[in-house]
Amino acid sequence: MDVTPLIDHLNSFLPLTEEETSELQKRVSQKTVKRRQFILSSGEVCKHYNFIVEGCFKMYKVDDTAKEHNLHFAVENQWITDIGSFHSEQPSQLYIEAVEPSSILQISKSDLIHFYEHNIKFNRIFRVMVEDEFVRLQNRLLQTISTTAEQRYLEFIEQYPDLFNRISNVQVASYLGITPEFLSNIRKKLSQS
Amino acid sequence: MDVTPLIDHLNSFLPLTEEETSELQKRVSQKTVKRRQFILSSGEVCKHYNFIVEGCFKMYKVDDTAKEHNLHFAVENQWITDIGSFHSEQPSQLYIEAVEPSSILQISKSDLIHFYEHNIKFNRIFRVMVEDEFVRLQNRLLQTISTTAEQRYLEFIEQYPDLFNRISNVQVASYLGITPEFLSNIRKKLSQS
DNA sequence: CGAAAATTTGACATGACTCAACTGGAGTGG
DNA sequence: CCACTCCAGTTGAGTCATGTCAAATTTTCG
Repeated sequence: MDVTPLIDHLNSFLPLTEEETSELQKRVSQKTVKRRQFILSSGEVCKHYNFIVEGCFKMYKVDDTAKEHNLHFAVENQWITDIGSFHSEQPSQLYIEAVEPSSILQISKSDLIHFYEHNIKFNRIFRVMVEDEFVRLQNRLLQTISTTAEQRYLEFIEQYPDLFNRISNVQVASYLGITPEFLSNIRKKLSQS
Repeated sequence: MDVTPLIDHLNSFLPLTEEETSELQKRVSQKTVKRRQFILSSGEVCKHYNFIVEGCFKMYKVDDTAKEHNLHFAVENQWITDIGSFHSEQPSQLYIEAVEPSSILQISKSDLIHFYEHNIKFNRIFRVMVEDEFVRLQNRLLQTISTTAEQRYLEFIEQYPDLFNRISNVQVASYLGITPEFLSNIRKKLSQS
């Protein structure tokens, strides 16, 4: 098992000592995930913080008319977790599904708590990580309540050009909060002008 | 200056010792804010974490057509801060304005860093606080991309009955991402059924 | 009281959804 | 290698959700 990508990622927040690194190595487990496989299903408690080594995931809710609503995409060197369910230990209402064949590193809650209690760095790293995600989410919400679908699409392409090539337009539409048909309209209109 | 409300609030996350309490007392400053007064304006760097002792604030963006878009309301015993600007020390694009005559307690960045570095509890408390806010924001985004304005209005009333009585419908509309006129339509329709 | 802001109303315009049909790859099994 | 299926993507017609603008009315607060 190679935890290098995770170590590198954490080092980018705060440098870790060798001891911390080896401690981490002991408490992380590796998992290979096939395309379309779930690492969290609605109704389950989210038991892990998931760090993506390779691949791509989506996190979404399914509403009562069976439509998917995408909250988040994540690729290599990012985390994907239902933080609410993870901390409250209540059933999640979300799914986390692999969009591509993937490889992840998982940390369980008890192990994360171990790090929180024995090492000030981890509190700090995870606080900063959540703050960064919070800011991103806040900007997206602001955009969602203040702009039109076309603008949101354009900004999405600009902000995540990599993602844009890896996921279907159905997924993008769901992320933007519109129907695939309407996204198709927008794309047509944009290609004509 | 009475910091009791803040102490109580922090104690609800993790109990503080007397020493921590008195340390906090030294590093917090009190401020009285009039209705319509700003504690943050677009273009400024957000220099404080603001804890509300009394009153109510809104945080919003003004777009290029001069319309306000409300990101957040906060009342007694809650925090209101542009976390992004606070940590990056970049100019904020947001305003934080008192909706009522208010009283707040402020912690500057250097003081917060002092707590982070000298006391593991504060990292922990602020990590948990941001996580909670993150979950709230995530649910709101999910709701925004998956439901109609009428549903969002009904859920808003249900979730924040207190707030609902303290702020104008113009503000609520801006929070829900719709125009005041359309909110007026919704309210009329609901009162008829 | 008086000014400013909030709320309501209605006519009209545009954004966005629904449904159904069609097109065109990307696998898959024979 | 072909025929087949299965999705993703597109198209268009009709409908509903929401926005714009302007004006009248009511409320709020200094």
